Amino acid sequence: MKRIAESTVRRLSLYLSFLEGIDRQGLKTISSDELARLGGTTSAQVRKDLSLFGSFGKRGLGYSVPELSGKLREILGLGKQWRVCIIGAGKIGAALARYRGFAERGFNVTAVYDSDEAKIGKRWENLTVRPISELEKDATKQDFDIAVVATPAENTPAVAKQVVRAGIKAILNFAPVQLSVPSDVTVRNVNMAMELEGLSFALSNRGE
Amino acid sequence: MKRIAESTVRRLSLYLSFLEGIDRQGLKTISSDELARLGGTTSAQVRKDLSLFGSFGKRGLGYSVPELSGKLREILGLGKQWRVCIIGAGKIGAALARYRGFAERGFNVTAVYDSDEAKIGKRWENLTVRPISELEKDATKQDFDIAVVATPAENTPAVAKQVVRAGIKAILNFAPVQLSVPSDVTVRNVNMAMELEGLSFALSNRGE
DNA sequence: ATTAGTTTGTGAACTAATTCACAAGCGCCA
DNA sequence: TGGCGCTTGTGAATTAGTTCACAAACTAAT
Repeated sequence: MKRIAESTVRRLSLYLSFLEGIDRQGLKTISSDELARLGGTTSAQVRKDLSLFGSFGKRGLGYSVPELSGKLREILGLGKQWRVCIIGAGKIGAALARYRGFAERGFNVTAVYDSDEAKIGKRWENLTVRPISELEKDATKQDFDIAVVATPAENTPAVAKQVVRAGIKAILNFAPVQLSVPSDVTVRNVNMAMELEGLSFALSNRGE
Repeated sequence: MKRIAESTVRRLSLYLSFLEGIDRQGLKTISSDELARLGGTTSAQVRKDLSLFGSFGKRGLGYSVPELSGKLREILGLGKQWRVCIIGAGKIGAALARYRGFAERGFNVTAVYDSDEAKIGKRWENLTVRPISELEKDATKQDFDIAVVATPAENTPAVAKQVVRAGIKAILNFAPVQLSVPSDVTVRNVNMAMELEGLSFALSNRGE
């Protein structure tokens, strides 16, 4: 399969969320044009995105909502349950552990790690915070798919190394650091400061 | 000034965070090559990004760390204090109100709104949750720069309308909905589901 | 002063992503 | 069955973004 751009994957994800809404409204079909309007893009973009994976529509009619949802879920790998561990039991880690949206989409948080003695052993929801030194050993049994990294910037490169050694192939990184990992490990960065600064930039450079 | 791509702004923001780290280490200069390595990009990219705003380096030497930090802060509009309101007093809103990173960068949360009677009047940190119906009136006095929207998807389009009517020109949107706003309003979307699905996609399509 | 060693700034070349534009397919109706 | 209106799927054209590659500028050393 040819390489798929990250922007394409983001849009597919967006289309899926729209389709779920449309489905709840009971509508049976939708055109690329309507999807585009919802997603703030063009109908050609929608069709191009989908055409990378097959042809799911009917000319003159559009796309069947349940069928396309199913295809997108399949493409995005949402059929299965993913095992997620959270690393870093600070503010962000805590918020994420409580976040219901994870489980709803098949992302099950099955462990939390930290290096801080004071936090280790504490109970969080139905999990106990474990020492990060145990990650590699635990991983052989638990077989984590995804590590959510929410550690202080300075510790994060070391944490990333441990995650990689534990054989985890996907990282959602909340630390404001660029992780260097082998090419078979996928990293997504979430960085609030960057988003805010984007807005700040836009506000400052209005109309120039 | 010519249009600056969002990807460029993200990188500038990243460079700034690296420069701050470098500065704490006491280093005085840095080359585009080192900055590139930290940011997982190329030196040509770094230089091109900066060259959009001026020429800040010295050939043969690199960039002065404090000088470049200052320039980037200026470019990103971080010189001033921004007034931020949070709309939606749910889980995400609560986490954001507690988040220290906002104030550290000059983003001051000065009000919280919700439409739910049960939440209105509750105290949050040093703020009281106010009815969203008051947003437009309040805005004339408080002059918000940025609205952080963390409301349920179905209410969000209506909320966005109110934000626009209140004259706010920048929105950080946590709802999984594409906001339609006038072109002078800037929107940034943060969507955890999308990030997770990106990882899920990557894991599912390994080596094809 | 000259040379060697760096590193910037930037056109030009290239690569990637988006949009255009239209033939082909489908449903509906007469 | 044939024609009309609509919508997909996709090459081609366009636009945006990245990388190359090199002259110019600077430091340090001799």
